[in-house]
Amino acid sequence: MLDPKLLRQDIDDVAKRLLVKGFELDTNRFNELESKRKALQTHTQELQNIRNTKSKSIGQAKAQGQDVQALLDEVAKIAGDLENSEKEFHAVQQDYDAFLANIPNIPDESVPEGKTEDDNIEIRTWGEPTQFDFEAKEHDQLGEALGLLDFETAVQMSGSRFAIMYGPFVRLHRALIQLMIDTHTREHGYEEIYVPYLVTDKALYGTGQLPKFADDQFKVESEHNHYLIPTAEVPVTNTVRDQILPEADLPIKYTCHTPCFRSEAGSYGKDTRGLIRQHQFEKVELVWVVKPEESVEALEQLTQHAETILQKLQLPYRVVALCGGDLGFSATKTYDIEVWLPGQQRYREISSCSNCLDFQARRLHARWRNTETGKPELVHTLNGSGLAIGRTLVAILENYQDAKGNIQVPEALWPYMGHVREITAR
RNA sequence: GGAGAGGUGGCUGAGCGGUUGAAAGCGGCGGUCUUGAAAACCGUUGAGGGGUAACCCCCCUCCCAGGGUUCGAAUCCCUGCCUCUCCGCCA
Repeated sequence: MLDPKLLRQDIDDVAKRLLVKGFELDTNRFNELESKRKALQTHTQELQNIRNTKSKSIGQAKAQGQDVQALLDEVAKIAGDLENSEKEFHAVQQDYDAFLANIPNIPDESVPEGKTEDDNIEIRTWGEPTQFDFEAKEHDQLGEALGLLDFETAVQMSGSRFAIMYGPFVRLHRALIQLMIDTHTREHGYEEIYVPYLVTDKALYGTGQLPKFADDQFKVESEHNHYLIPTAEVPVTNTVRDQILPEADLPIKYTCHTPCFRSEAGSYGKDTRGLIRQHQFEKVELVWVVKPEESVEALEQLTQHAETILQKLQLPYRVVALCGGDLGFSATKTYDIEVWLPGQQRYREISSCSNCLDFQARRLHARWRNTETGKPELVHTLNGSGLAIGRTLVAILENYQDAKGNIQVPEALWPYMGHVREITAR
C-alpha cells in the first residue's frame, strides 16, 4: 500500500509515475474520497469529543451525588448525529481503503518505460550461449525420450500443466534444491526457514497478491479460507507481520524451499508444453527485511546471490531490468535473471528479484525500532527466486545434452548426485 | 474429538462500569555518582490516525477480532479466532 499522505500531498506526481507501470490512477475519485473522509472524520471526532466530555462529567456528578438528568438529556441530543456520522465515516473509510489496496507500488526512477518484456533493459550477461555441433533439443523432448519425464500420465490424474518425473530427474531436482539451500546458508548468510503452504487471505493481502489477483491463486475449499501459496514470499514475508523488530535483528535474510501453486489464469496458449509453466513447481526463495536506507544495496546483493547458483552450474544467463509495464504489483524495481535455453534458442526467466520498499510493510504493519528516533518505522522488504527449481532443471537438460540425448551432470551437483555424472535412458 | 483456563504496552503482569491509555516490575532512553564500566539513585518511556505548512499543542481510536448493552466498556453479554493444561486419537 502507498502512503496515503503521499497521495494527499502530490497526487498528480504519483499518478504520473504510476503511468510508467501502465496504471491509470483515478485522481478525481481519490480527491472526492479524501474530502469526504476528512469532513466526516473531523465531524465524527468532534461529536465523540462532546460525548466523552459529558460522560465524564456525568461520572463526576454522580460521585458527588448530584442530579445528572440535564447532562443525560444533552448527550441524548447528539446521540443520533454521532451514530450517523460514525456510520458514514466507516463506509467512506472502507471505500478509501479498498481504493488504496488496488493501487500498485510506484516504480523507481531508474525503471525504464515500456509495456512488455521486449522493453526490458539488459544489464549484464554471463557466459556465452551454449553451442552444439548438433541440433539442440528442447527439454521436454529430451526428457520424454529418456523416459524420465511424463506429461501424459500427469494429465490423466490432474489435467494440463502438471508433470511426473522418474529416478535420476527427481534426484537431480532434489540435488538442485540442496545445492541452492547450502550455497545460500553457508556462503551468503541466509537462515533457512520452513513455512506453511496454506495461508489465509490476510497473508496474501499483506504481500499484495490480493485483492487484485485472486484469479491467480488456488483457493482451498474448506472452513478456513486457505489459499495454496503461489510463492514462499507470502508466508516468509508474513513472518514479520505486526512486529516491531529491534534494530539489531536487521537485516533479516531468509531462504526457503517450498512448492508453489499458480492457476496461470490468463496464460492460455503460453508455454503449454514442458516444465516452464506448471501449476505446481518448487522454488528456493530469498527474502530480506531491512532498514529503509539499505534496500537499494540489498537488491543488488540478493540478485547476485541468485546469479551465483547459475555460475556454479555454468549456465549462461543475462540480467534484465524490468520495464514499467512488466513490473509486478508490489515492486518498485525488479531484476529478472534469464537463463539461456539452447533448445528454445532464447533466454528464459529463471529468477525475479524485487525491492518492494515499504509497500508490503505498510500492509503487514511490519516495523523496526529506529534507535535514533526511538520510534517504530516501516521496514523495507525484498524477495527473489534463488532459483526456480523446475526451470533450472530445464536449463540443465538443454545446456548439458549431448548428441545422443543423454544429460551430463554439472560438476557442482556431483556431490549431491552420488557422483553420478551422466543421465541416460531409463 | 472430550474437559477446563486464558488472550492487557517492547516483555512479564495488576486492573469495584466512571479523570485508567491503563498499577507494578523488566527492558529502553536521559541524568547523578565513577578514570571507565557495573551497581545504586532520580527522571523519562505504548501504538495508530486526524487537525496544523510545521513545531508546540489539541482531538479521536486502540487492552485478540467482530457485534451488542450503556450517557460511559479493558471491565458486562454474544460470536469467531488463537494460546495453554489434562484426557483420547495420531504421521
